[in-house]
Amino acid sequence: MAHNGKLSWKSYIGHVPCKVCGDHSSGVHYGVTTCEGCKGFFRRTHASKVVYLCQRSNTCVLNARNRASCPACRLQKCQRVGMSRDAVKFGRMSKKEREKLDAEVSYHYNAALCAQQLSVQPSAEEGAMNLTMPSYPFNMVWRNEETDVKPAIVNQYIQSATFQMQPGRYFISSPMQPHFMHFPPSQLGGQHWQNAQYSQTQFPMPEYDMNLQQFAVPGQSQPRMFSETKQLQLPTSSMSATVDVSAQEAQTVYAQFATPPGPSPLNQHFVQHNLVHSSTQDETPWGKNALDAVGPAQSPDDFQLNGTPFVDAAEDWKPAIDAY
Amino acid sequence: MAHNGKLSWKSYIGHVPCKVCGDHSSGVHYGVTTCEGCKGFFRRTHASKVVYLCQRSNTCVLNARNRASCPACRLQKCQRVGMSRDAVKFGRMSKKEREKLDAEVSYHYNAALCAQQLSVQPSAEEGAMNLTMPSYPFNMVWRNEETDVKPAIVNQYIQSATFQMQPGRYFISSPMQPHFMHFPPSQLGGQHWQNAQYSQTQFPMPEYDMNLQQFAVPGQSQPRMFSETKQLQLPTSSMSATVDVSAQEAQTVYAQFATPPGPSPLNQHFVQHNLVHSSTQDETPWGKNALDAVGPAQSPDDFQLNGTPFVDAAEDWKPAIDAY
DNA sequence: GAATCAGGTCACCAGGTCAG
DNA sequence: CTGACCTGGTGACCTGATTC
Ligand SMILES: [Zn+2]
Ligand SMILES: [Zn+2]
Ligand SMILES: [Zn+2]
Ligand SMILES: [Zn+2]
Repeated sequence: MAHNGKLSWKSYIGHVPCKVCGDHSSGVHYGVTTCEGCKGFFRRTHASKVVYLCQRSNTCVLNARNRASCPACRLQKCQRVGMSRDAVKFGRMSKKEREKLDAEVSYHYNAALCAQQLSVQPSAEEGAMNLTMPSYPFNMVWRNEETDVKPAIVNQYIQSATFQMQPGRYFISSPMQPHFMHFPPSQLGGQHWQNAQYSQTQFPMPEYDMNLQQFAVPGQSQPRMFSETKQLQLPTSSMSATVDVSAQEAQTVYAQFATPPGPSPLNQHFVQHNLVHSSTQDETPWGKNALDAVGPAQSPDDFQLNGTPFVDAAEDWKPAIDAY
Repeated sequence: MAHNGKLSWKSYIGHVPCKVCGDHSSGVHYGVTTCEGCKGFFRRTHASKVVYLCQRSNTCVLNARNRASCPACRLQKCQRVGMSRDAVKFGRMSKKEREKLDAEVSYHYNAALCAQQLSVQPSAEEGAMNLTMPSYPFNMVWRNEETDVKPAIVNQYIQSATFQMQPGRYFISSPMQPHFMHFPPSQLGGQHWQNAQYSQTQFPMPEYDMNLQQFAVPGQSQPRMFSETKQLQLPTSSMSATVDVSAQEAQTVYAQFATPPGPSPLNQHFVQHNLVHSSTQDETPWGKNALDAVGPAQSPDDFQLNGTPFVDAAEDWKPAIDAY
């Protein structure tokens, strides 16, 4: 249960949830990625052959908070996920294993970043809500490998989340965004810059039309609000996170969605196909460098790196494979 | 414990098991073929003169999984197989040593390839299983590198698998047959073609006679059948893999076994020592090219490659090392 | 120069500890 | 009983020395 709230790429395996209770894991224990608690529990129950009995019907659903309340179901889960004395593995991971783990960590890391953004948290003020936005400006630098023209710098407003409405239900859902993105050159077109324009505009909140049985922007016949962002063809994964919000929150959420995006840690990530810029940071706590942040770029020349104009130099790019 | 799943001739000595624990070895350490783990263990125990005590009675049977659980028996085994500070040998192997190692590697490599074949995998369809059969006609082409005579082509029908049923249990077991075989050139004689004659007949599975050190058909006093191939280092029948199947799967399995051996992916594999024919496929799904398949060859001229007569051309052969 | 291995390194984890 | 933290063993990988 001990984790410092801060998401760091460095703390690494902790991003992968415990296969037993879902808490942050601390490594592979008895063959399974588990937390310290479940590891210790499994060891103890094997040392002393106590028999636990479930007060209910062996169907308790475990999580990090209630895991200690039903040892019977906890042990059952431990065995079910494959924990075993015979499955222990010592020593350093092989490079292959490491790669595989990296992929898993990357996935959960991105998912966590995403979930973190999607959260609706009460603020210090009574009754108010702090809404964290899953939509952010994403500054990306790339070089067209095929034409070998000089690099273009693009500020993409990635509408990574969708704010959705159903009669009686409002929710945000977001495809999980990769931490680094690798685009094949073929997907790099000249249209992306155009999309940044859209983020500057504010749309009125659509309302549900009982007659038309659909959401529509008042005064407009076409509910075209998010149609532009669909053309971005971002390499999103099929996984997505969803958070329901109340009708009241929806107003606030919508307002933020309709506002031009602010600074984001992802501004610090410069990725091109298979190459990662040397300035890319390992650690990406949300909100870092908030004061240094620049607004959405208006033109390629606006792009800045740590307050100074970005200069593209070949030696700053290294293979993405070694970047992690 | 680190090995990359894929079997490769390149990884070479890794195919030979550690003499202490049976894990993949990494070379000759302190005079004995051992894995990295046992090598490090031996070094450490000699550096610090700790005394280990077995919890049982110094009779633990070691394997790659449990080797770390009883240092006492591990050290005992290390000494028993001859590991010693005095036995260290530096530098490159002599040609003689190399040859001997090649033979050993060849044996274990073939055994591993064989084990890999025997698998029952669920298919995309619900409840369906893809059965990979270890019983197959085996077409082999080689060139005698020493005499440089024209290649002989052999079709060996190896009945390598048995489908077995017991009350409440159905399973396939198979002596490990080589998928590819790597023969040291010195072991390629002029007699092999003779074996093709046998393939026309249904014969009982030959077994490796540990005393005679050769393959023999049970019930025959003269182990003449495979006398020529004796030196081929076929894996012994003592090594076998078993896969349990459900009662339902058993029907499918039986149907396949009861059918005369049809085409096989192995028809597509032409292997000679250290050379692989360019037509050799990396992927060999069972049943592929079923329509193109030819029966067992009656003569070298019968041999066909994808429906057309096989023409041996030097440029079609490439080093096996890069082929996998 | 290539092959080969002893020794060192340090990422990893089982087991123990002890405050909560 | 729990689980955050510590400790010592483990083994994948690297480096420098040795031999063909
Ligand atoms: Zn847990
Ligand atoms: Zn329970
Ligand atoms: Zn070993
Ligand atoms: Zn023992």
